[in-house]
Amino acid sequence: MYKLPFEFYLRDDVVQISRDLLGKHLYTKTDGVLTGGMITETEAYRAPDDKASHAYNLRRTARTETMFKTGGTAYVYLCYGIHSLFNVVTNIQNVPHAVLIRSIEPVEGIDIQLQRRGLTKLHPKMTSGPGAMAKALGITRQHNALSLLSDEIWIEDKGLVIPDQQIVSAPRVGVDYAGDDALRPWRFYLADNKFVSKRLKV
DNA sequence: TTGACGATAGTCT
DNA sequence: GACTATCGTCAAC
Repeated sequence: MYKLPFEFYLRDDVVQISRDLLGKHLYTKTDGVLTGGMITETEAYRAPDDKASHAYNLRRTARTETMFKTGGTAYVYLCYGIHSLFNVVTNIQNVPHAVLIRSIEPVEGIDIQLQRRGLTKLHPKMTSGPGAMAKALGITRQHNALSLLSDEIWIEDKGLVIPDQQIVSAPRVGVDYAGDDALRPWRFYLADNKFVSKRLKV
């Protein structure tokens, strides 16, 4: 329908793409079941000069290989041995930029998402945080390296415009090991949305 | 082959 | 707000 075209992902400013993804809608369709929601929180990872990125200094391994693919590819990897985290690969082939999708506001197939999370009542924690979000949408490492213009996982533009003043930028989560790069304000979230994992302390 | 280490979540207080 | 379960990845042995 209104899937974001490859050109959206091929741009070279991953931080800008990270902002632009707020308010877009992420969908998955597994076993014919459609689930999705509006993206409310993202983080940009910009190798090779970003120590927080798996592909820092162009490190290529079986895992990071996906990030070297062309923009518009899904990068899914496992964290803490338990959680699947979903990223959007951006830029052209061999430039390993990616945007981590941290939270969504559920819209489509909410009952299915509750079921996958083992919850009975809708609560912001259902889809807030990258591991929780991926679980609610049924994203697993089987989605790794799939095209974001496929029929299993994709992102749509619903024409929603997010004013600048609603976007909060902050340092990324859990990247203290990255030295100076940990301070880069490359996390973005919607100021007035409940479906955000961590807010800036006021 | 092995061991150290997380881009976390859920549970309990 | 604090505590910990838990396992794939990667680099070194």
